[in-house]
Amino acid sequence: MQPKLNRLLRALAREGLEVAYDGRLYSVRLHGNAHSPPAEVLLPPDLPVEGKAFRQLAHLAALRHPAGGEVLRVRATPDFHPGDSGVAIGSVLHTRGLVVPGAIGTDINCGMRLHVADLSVEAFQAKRDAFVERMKGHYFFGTRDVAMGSRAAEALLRDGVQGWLLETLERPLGCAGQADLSQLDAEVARIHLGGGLKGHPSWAPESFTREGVVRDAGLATIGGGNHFVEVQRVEAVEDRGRAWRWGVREGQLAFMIHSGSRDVGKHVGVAWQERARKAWPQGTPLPDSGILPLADERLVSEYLEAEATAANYAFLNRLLLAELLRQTLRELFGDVEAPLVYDVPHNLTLPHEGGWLARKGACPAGVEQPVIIPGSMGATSFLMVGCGDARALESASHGAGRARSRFSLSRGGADHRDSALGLTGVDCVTLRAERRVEEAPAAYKPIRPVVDAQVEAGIVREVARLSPLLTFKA
DNA sequence: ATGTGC
Repeated sequence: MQPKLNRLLRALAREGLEVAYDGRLYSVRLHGNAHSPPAEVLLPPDLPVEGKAFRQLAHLAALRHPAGGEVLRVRATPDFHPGDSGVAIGSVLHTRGLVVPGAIGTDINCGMRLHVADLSVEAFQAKRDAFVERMKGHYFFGTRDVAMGSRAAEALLRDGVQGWLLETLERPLGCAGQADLSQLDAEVARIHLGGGLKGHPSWAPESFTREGVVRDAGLATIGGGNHFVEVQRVEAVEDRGRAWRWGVREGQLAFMIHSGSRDVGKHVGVAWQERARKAWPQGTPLPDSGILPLADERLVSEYLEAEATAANYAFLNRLLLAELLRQTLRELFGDVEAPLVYDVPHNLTLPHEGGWLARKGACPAGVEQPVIIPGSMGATSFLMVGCGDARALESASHGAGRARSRFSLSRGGADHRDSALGLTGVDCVTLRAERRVEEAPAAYKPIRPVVDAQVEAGIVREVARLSPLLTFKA
């Protein structure tokens, strides 16, 4: 056990948390909750963890609904940290007969997308400024008011990327030039779940379901917080065979996209956390953890359909962010290919062993599945492959995890010099100067120990490392 | 997380 962590865990034990360490994993459980499973977490050495995150984890495992259903297991990723719906980010929740809207929250189908291109760093940097100007136009000023047919919008919300493709006869919104729809179609196989779940337009904001043309779809926008679009270099390849099969080679340029379902996810997430509160049985006190499950069979399936609707939107949002980038590359560099490596959600509820698995900021890591773990700004990102570790609930971390809050950096008397924030040498393009500070390297924990711990535990293996060249932040 | 909201 680590001394600092040891002190924290002793303090938690005094306030009623049962804490154990089996030489590999830490586990926590609310005192007197022997009926519920302990929540397990893998922690790298010397990584700061907040007590609040442990408390949230223990409460999640202790969750019950008077009408039935059960929590089968709770596991947290090594980068877990407190979340504001009462569920820690990095929580993986396996349930049967109940689901928890707050275990996903509002950032539904937040996820990662990775492309590679056979273009040298030198060739790219020679046209860096022109590239930045065009991408700023697309990402920061471009696509918000671009119209989308309501048939395409409905097909998207119902069936995801595949449905949208069938209804998209012309070029996708806002994209300069023609998109290669047959290429997009072929790439659907490299999107987790084929880029579509069974959704329904009625769960989307009303502006989407109105007859006629959707003028304000908000697609192809990065979003805030830790979301970004980054140009990278494939720095090192560890697993040559697998990298080759995935089209990844050392020295290539890479494009990594971290974004989600924007306003649609917020719309669904807020509505369903409220609905769970209203559906809580009368006469039973609301749990003070603030974590509210749904147990009614019909409400469960309605929630999952609503979540799927937002998820479908997020899949297309990432696809279009990539498409704008790919088309800008073609404009500047000629006929350069930038094939999709993989697109994977890390904030989604999916079926699992006859129940449900809610990953809140955790990347699926089933056997042979591509796992994309982004570093924070300025840091290395990782392309990994899942090992299907059952004890980890087939899940890996989705980043390094926040070390300091946005507030503590934006105010709180922080040292705002680039050197103190770790921003020296970081090329970050943003319209809001405060983003650079809030998301600066100093705001995050180091990624390497988080990745190493998961490799040692047999959760993932390294395929390639990617180093940042240029980051876009909204 | 949220074309954040104070």
